[in-house]
Amino acid sequence: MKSKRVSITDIAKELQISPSTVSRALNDTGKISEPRKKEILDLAKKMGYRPNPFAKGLVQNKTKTIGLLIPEFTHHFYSRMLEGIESVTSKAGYQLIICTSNEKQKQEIKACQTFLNSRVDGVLATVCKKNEKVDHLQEIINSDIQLVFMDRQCEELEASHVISNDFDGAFQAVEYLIKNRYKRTAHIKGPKNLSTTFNRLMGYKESLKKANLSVESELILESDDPYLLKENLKNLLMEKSIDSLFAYSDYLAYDAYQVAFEIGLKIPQDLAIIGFADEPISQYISPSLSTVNQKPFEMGAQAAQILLNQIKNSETPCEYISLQTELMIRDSI
Amino acid sequence: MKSKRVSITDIAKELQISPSTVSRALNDTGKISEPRKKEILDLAKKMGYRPNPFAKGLVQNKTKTIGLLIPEFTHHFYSRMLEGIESVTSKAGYQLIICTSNEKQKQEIKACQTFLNSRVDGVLATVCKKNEKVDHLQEIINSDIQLVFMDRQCEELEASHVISNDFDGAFQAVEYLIKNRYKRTAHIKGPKNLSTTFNRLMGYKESLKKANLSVESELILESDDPYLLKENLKNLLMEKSIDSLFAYSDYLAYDAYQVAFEIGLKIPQDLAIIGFADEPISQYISPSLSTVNQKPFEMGAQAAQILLNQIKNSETPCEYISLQTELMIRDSI
DNA sequence: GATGCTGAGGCAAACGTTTGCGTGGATCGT
DNA sequence: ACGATCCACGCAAACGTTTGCCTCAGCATC
Repeated sequence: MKSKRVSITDIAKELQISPSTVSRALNDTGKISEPRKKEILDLAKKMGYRPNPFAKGLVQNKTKTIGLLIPEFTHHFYSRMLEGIESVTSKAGYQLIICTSNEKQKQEIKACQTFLNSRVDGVLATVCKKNEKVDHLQEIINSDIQLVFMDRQCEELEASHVISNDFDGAFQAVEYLIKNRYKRTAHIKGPKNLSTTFNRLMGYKESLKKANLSVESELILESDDPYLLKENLKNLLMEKSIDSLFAYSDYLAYDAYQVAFEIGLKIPQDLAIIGFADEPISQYISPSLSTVNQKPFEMGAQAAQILLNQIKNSETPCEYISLQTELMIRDSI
Repeated sequence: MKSKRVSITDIAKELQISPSTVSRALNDTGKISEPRKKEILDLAKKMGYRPNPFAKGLVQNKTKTIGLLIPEFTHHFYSRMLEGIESVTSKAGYQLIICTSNEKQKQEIKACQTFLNSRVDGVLATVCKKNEKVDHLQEIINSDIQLVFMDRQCEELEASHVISNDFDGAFQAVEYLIKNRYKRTAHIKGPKNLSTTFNRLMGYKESLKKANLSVESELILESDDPYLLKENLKNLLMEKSIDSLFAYSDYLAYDAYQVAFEIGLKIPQDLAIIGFADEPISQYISPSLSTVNQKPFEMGAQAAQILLNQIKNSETPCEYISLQTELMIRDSI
């Protein structure tokens, strides 16, 4: 079976016709009679012809590949997003080139180089936490490669994005706490520099304001240093000055669980907690964690669809999509 | 910035030399003087030259891409494996083309077509549960594409694999139960047709035999129908005929948790449980689940490395690697 | 019957690289 | 000083496809 690859010219020779005719038949690009076409297609199938993507790419300068840049894959949110992306791109005959940044800018820059080198038609990206510069992403745009951001937006750059409505998700979560007569709600912030961090914080603040509650800066905790976070949280809890907590992520909520258990508090009696992202773990831990579901599959699928549209027609204007979230109430409140 | 792509001939013209010399300089493939080389490299950098992968692929017939076939990504095991793979391939300058089968043979076949069409240099695959035929994988091999299996082996085909030592992992888990004086241990089997299912079952059986305990078929439960599984398990537990359980996977162990809680049993007092895979959830659920860690990162990394070796030299003999597992003892025993 | 039109298909260039072979000049050994 | 060797580089073919232009036969029109 180690037969040589069969090319368009092989078919042409076999049929005593020119390669151009074969090409036209295979691509169904007019200028060919029906019987001829059928004859060619049949033989091509019989000979097991597969188009050579290099030759095609060389002349057409289209790669039918999309670069995917993701911080990491072990969070359910991202792996589910990947599945959404893949469901769209595979149907459209596009391939994915995957690079992970591990939340490091250096790796993100390298990924962008990879995308440029492999001449991808477009890029789907979730930028990493620690981006100070965005030159590498700007270069993607400058090279006429379509770019769509997911989950985290990047205001410095003019590109489409599909994100969660973080503000509203946070707003609803805190509103729910207030409605259930919790009096003082703390917030654990996310990583600096992320749009998601900012928006969820704003949602928290606005929700308090709407209920005529004051926003107290000592109830807003930084999370960049995990040790410091736990210390600060422990102090707040020991003073019994809070009765509820809205965390930037489920993982930060798990940290809060640990601290609460350590000092003998019960969830939700002594402390109600709501997280963000709806990791599958959250259903299994005890008590199960209330959280905000973000629809990562839809996020990936929509971002991919927008990217494909932009690739098809580069004049397509940018789209800015904000997906509604869903509050999942479980046992932690 | 919408400048045209700069090619090797552009550089050659600029320097009044031939394209071949430029090519040799860029690839550092001998036959070139040092000053010339430096001159060319400098100009190439200055002009922002990027090699055209199509032209290169066309003449060399190497794609520097690897196809990755995975059942799904939302299990931590697979996403972690992906990270292991990516860590190796990205260093070697290879790109990944990712396809998911969603455990469906139809999608797996489609993925193989994709791999053949895009002329990948090699394929890393974890086959899906429901493979009755392996023709599509055989075709990969027939087309001279290197193939390495991960996690699940495929005995019908002659190809390298990197798997867990499922037998030993299961053996140790059950041995641990026996040593801790549990008398009757049930086993929940995995999906039919998988090598992992068979090997873990064998490990369970051998461990019992070694301890001079009898293997009772009514203690071995099928898991293909989740409802039936729960019913059967409930019956076993109500009769109090078992005091411990070794499950094919963590997820099946979680099912056992549910059933046990439903009928008011306590873990581990009334029922000790050990799972398999060490999903991160298992640390967080309560009581935390003892399980068998499989080192998915290493599995991916090693499989990728073997594949790269085989691509480099297609005469490399097949390798069969079985990674040692690690028993993680937590609170469920 | 000369002219124009149309549809089917061929010709050849082009895409950007690599690479075997050839060549001229320099260097070496004797 | 002369042939052998070697080095640095050029030439041109090759990889498989697409595509603009050309050709030619058949047909309709006047």
